[in-house]
Amino acid sequence: MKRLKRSKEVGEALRELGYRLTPQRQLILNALQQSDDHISAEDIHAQVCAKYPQVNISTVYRTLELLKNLGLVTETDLGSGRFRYHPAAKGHHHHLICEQCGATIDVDESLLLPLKRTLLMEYGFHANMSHLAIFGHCSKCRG
Amino acid sequence: MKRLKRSKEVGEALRELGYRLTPQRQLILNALQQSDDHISAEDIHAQVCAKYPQVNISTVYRTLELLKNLGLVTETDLGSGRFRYHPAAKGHHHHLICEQCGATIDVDESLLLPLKRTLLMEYGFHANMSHLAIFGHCSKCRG
DNA sequence: TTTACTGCAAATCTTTTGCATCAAC
DNA sequence: GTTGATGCAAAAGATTTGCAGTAAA
Repeated sequence: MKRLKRSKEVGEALRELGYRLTPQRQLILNALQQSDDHISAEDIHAQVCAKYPQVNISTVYRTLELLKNLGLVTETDLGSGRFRYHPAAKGHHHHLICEQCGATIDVDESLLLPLKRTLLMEYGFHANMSHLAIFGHCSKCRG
Repeated sequence: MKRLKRSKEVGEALRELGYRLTPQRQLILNALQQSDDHISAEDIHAQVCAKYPQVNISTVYRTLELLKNLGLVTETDLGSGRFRYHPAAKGHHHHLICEQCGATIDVDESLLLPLKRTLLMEYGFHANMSHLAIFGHCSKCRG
């Protein structure tokens, strides 16, 4: 298990890559780091605005795209019609999303390893299953 | 294996449910039925317009929502930024989508049964995995 | 005749982009 | 001082909605 990078360290990494470490970026990194869940661009923007109200949402989008391209965050579509983001350093897992109550249950990556292996052997397909979203009904709603 | 319903029969079903069977709806049902692949609202609109040019895309969207709510079509997000539709009667299968060349490979539902069983046993979660989309790299692109 | 359905246009909602200014290095 | 990053406003693209007119039953 890789040690979690704190946003300060991610910031240093950015600078070493030749990017500038602006206060906006630091706040965005903090918001990403502090969220337990996956958060949307709007969530991040709201959190950042609490301390620094003039930050524009397009800055959030631009920073997220940069971090995504550098492999520092993952982008997932959990079916809400908007993307959600998650620091890559926090590791991979998948989501069971209840279509009735909206609950999301995290499941470990290992659960999908057998499927991954089958796809590779039978189809030669290398599945990139970070943050797969599986819809259905949770135990409570099935009653 | 359930017999495929022809669009005429789906139309009858609609009428029996108290909905009106308009020419627009018949054309939309035809387009859905004749497509081998999953098609987008825009694809359907283009096809419908070939015979009946004044049909508006909002009618396509409204019809698709009706059919979706009645369980007659399934809606899937194959990662293109737009939804794709498929007649429910044509059966379930899943998609491997190559992130490099964009190829989509259909895989049978049975491949996911072990996973489905695991999710049910370990999490009490009843996965509704019609048209799951799995991203990755196909054998050609892995070269 | 009734009222569900349609076309049109305008509104949504999320994300992207052009551009002049600003600030990190 | 450079030039990459920002804020603003406006554009983009897919989908939705209000409304008055139309046509399926």
